[in-house]
Amino acid sequence: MTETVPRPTLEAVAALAGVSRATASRVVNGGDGVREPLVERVRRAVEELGYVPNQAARSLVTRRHDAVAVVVAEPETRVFADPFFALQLRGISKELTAHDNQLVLLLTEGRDDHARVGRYLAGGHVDGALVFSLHLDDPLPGLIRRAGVPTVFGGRPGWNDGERGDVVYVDSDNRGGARDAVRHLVGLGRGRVAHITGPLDQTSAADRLDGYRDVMADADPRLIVPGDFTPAGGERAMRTLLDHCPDVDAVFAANDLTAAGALRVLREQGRRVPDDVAVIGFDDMLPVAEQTDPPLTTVRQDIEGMGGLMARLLLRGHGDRVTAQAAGEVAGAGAAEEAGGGPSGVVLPTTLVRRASA
Amino acid sequence: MTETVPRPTLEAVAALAGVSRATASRVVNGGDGVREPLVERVRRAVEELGYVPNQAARSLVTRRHDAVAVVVAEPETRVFADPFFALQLRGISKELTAHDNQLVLLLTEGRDDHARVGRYLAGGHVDGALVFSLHLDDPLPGLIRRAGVPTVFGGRPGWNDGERGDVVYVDSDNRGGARDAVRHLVGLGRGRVAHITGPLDQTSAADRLDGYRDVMADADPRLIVPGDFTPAGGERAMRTLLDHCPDVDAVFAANDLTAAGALRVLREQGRRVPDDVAVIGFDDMLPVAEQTDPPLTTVRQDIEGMGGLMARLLLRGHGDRVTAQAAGEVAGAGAAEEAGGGPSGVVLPTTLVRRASA
DNA sequence: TTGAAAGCGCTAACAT
DNA sequence: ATGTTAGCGCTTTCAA
Repeated sequence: MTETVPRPTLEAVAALAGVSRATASRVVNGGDGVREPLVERVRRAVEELGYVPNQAARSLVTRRHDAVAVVVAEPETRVFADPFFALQLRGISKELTAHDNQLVLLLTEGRDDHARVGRYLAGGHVDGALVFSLHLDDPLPGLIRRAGVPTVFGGRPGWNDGERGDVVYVDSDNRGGARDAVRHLVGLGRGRVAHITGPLDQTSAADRLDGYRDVMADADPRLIVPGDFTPAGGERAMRTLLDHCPDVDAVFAANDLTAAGALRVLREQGRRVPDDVAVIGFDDMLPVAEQTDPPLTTVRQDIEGMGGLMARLLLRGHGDRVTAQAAGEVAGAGAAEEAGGGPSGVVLPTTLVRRASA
Repeated sequence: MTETVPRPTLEAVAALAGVSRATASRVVNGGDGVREPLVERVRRAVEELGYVPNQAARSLVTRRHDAVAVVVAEPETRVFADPFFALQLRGISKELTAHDNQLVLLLTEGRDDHARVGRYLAGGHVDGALVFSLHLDDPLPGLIRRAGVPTVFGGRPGWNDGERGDVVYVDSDNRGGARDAVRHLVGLGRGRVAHITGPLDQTSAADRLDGYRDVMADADPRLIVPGDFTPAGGERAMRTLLDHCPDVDAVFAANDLTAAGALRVLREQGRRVPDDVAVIGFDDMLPVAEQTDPPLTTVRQDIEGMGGLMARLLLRGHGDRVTAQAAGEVAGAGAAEEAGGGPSGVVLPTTLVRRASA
């Protein structure tokens, strides 16, 4: 990996253009306060030599890196099962690219890796971090806080508010979306609306359950069955449901994958969808929701948009800590900002997408 | 993103330990040639101050970055549809982490981005690159070659050999795997074995088709139907197949997703699997292959292993260009090395996994 | 074995 | 508006 041909330095550019290194630097960094003829000459020299600034040298003096870490905890879980993560990554990448920032990906597998990530973030290699997939007891937030790196979390963090409140996150309106879904089911005249939950140690799953409860305040507890965001979990849950409550006439599944599993069992058991049982999912994961039989009515969230927003929030916090106020400003219309103490975040709206299953 | 507390420098460590900066540096970098008592003192000082080396300063002098770029072209395509990409990424990440390298992710969306990637790679920000998802006419290889960055490609590149042969890639034995699958079908006594292809501008799809042809040299051409690696494509193809060749009794699908689509149509049309029609997929994408009805017999490839191998190949090329020879050595048992001119690569073996569909 | 000193390539005061 | 100069924090000769 040796550099075969030594790359040209600013010095070389300056020499060729017949100016000082300082002037050459100014031109390379935008050219403010340099007169046109010189700018032109430097530009030409840059072109001719194929000059590319040495980022290491630049960082050494500016103490900036134009790089952001994306930390994904426990990729074994959900991350690799559905395209969720990939879509967020795409949103992030687009935004970072637009601002000339690099994306440093940090995947962690269990506890040991957390220390490594902490060290890396503390090492001042990046200007900020985007952090995903935190569970309730995750030690990462603490490490990150100590590292002193500006951070935006993906999804509402689940830890206690004891951690003090200057935590910024971006999330979908899981609770509101769930409410919409369940209301739709009720509006269809369904009286026995069940819910297959996600893993409740993730806030997204917990929030969706809360949304269900908002509408079905006094539902039969047997109508709430645990799932795990996978099709297999959805199948299991649906079997349990059919067993305990054969009169169920609607199911709100915590995500599309779960709904897909439930649909399979319903068909297998000869229940017609939506005639006998109406089904709604969550996510609007296209490859899933459009492929099911029948196509899935579901709650859409703008996953790619979430990623982009996270990046924007982080970048705009430049030179400062990322604050909830800034978050609100950047998020713009459609997003709701949480009030009061505790973690503060930007919550993106969801929309119900009607297909054939409900 | 201001540095609130100035991080301790090597200077500070040296001072606290009562040694010169040079000695402190030696200890931090392994401690060779420094006597034990001093090593100990420096270590303690590092600990006490929470010293972390400034990577920018280090890179400036060493001209190394301990960072590798992962370039993924056209994420809109396959990349986000199945967990393939995520698994490779995981394999890469593990390997890089084990060697204290960082992973810089470069996602591209179309032509404009290629220039950006080229510039980045040419900028000497990373020690090497891992490149994925190249299509036949991709301009990226040229840019990369010019950038002079050591590179390993994921999957056999499809461009002409005119580009000269010192290209290293890692791939699965797509052709051999396909042969195994089709032979298995034939061994089951099936005489009308069809193939639903992938997008043939990707070498993986082309190679699988070649493997099919190796066994079914004089098959009815109508038994070969184009697909696109998606379930929808698989459905379409299966319908066409049933239309044109109602007597088909086996299908080798180019990947599991395609097979899943085909299975759906078969069930819908009342054909029993595997009794009437046997089906084999490719990939052994667990969440897909185990969830289908019936569970899918398929060709397994070690996706995560491919990623890891790519990273190992690149890292071991350290200080030198990555060569096919090195590739062979690193790959070890089970891998076949391509001989002769043209792109040279390491080909990982596949295995047939029998489930219920064939 | 250890230390002194010379840069790596760049930006940012400060002078002019 | 442009040039001069002093580092940024580190590794690496070279001397001792």
